[in-house]
Amino acid sequence: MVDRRGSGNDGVPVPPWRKSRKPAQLRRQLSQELIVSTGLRVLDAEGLDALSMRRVAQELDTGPASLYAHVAGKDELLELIYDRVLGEIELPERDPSRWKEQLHGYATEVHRVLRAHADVARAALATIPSGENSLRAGEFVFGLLIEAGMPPREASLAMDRLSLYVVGDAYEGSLHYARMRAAGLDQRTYFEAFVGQINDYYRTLPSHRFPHLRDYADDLIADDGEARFHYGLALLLDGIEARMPKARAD
Amino acid sequence: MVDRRGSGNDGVPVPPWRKSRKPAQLRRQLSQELIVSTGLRVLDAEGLDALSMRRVAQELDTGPASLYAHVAGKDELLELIYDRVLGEIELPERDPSRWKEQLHGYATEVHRVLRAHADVARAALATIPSGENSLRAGEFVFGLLIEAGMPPREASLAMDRLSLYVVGDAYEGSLHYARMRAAGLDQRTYFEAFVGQINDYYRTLPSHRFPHLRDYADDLIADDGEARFHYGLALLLDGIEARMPKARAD
DNA sequence: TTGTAGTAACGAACGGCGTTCGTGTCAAGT
DNA sequence: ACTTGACACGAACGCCGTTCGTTACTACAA
Repeated sequence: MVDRRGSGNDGVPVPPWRKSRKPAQLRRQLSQELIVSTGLRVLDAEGLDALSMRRVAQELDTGPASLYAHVAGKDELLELIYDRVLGEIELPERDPSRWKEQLHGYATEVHRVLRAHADVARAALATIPSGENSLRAGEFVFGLLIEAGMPPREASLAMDRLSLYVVGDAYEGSLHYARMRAAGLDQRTYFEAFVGQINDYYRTLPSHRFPHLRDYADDLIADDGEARFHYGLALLLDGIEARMPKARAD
Repeated sequence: MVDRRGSGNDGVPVPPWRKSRKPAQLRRQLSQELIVSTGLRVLDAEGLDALSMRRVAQELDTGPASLYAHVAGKDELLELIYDRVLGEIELPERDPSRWKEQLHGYATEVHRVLRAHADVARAALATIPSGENSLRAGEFVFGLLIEAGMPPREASLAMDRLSLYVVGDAYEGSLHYARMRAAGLDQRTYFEAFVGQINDYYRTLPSHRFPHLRDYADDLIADDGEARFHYGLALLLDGIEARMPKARAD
């Protein structure tokens, strides 16, 4: 079913001049599926800055215009990639009695997945969940809070803030990652150079104006991204817990 | 007019990673000062997407190449604009006994200023404070936490998370603002269209898979950006308070 | 079998972008 | 008056997202 040229097998042979007129090429069969997964591949391999319509098209041996039949534009492509990445998270069975533990696990998992895929987080900000996997995640968090006894309106606030925090932190991380990549350094070298510079710089601050920043420079750079993320997450979850109606033992 | 740059060398030392120097005079009228304020003007008037080196140069009746004598590149320009915007915040006298109230006021103030200047928030993420005003703000928050009795290492975590939250929220807001602008709508129309669409969409979700999102769609969209910001801020501050060593009355 | 309508693929181009290079220009130092 | 060298700047490089108009193919009607 691939013989696109001579349908009549017993007919005349294909005239050579027709063949040479156009270099016989079979059309590629593009699809949204293919475009999204190619985009994700580029994103993982080279970062968001390298993800362009042209780059994806090139990867598929075609021109950028060909993509627009399957994808509305770069923004939509990013959203599709984001939802696909969210598909990688695994959600446990909801257990409202362990809501805090489960939310902690969920946030950590989303954070992990976002970090694993370079800077897909940028696509997540200001995007209301509308894809299959985003909705699944939303239902998980929201349902958990409600079943744990939180009033719906407050539960939606809590969900919103929690996801802003996770995505925001991942995004910030991805910005650092992009700089690291741009400088051509590996993670360790970049981190040390970066942190070292900050430390040195803060130590040169005039101590009459910035005594605390200066004197505690070491503490300012003591914790890495992972520790910072978990500290902030704990702050938020504790805050939510303090607002959660107490469970009655009856 | 507060001169934050020239005259008094009481200012902060130049961070070593800044590549641009040239403390020089200008032949015609170009200067870093002028470039930064022109950039801010463009940013306010037309948004971050419209802020390009070319656009700023055009505003100054010159070519883009002329800017590079005073500014290392677009990134540095953004950082300089960001620091200038931070100069608009007013800080009270520190009073550790009212640390929570003062932090709340500070965060609200920064948020307000960031929102007032369209999307300068994007420049703030992943930028370690190195400008005059960023440092002033950092010293305020950090000093407040330390004077209130928090251990330095934890205080730096808290400061970091707090500023990530404020900037992250402002950034998300600016993304919405950019879309609104792109769609050519005013704030009210955009908001209603946006919110209405979400509500409608969530109501069409299959209730056996997304019961909570579907049934409480109204609650999901009930609060606006301001309310969401303050809810999250309260969560963080409560979390910090729970970790603050109790003041001893002795 | 032939004709035809629809659509995916795509080459080319438009109007942007950040940045660099080489050259012009002119104020200040000698 | 001459030299110097920092600044200004036109031009260009190599990207970008997106659109236009044309081809090449498929599916289906006659």
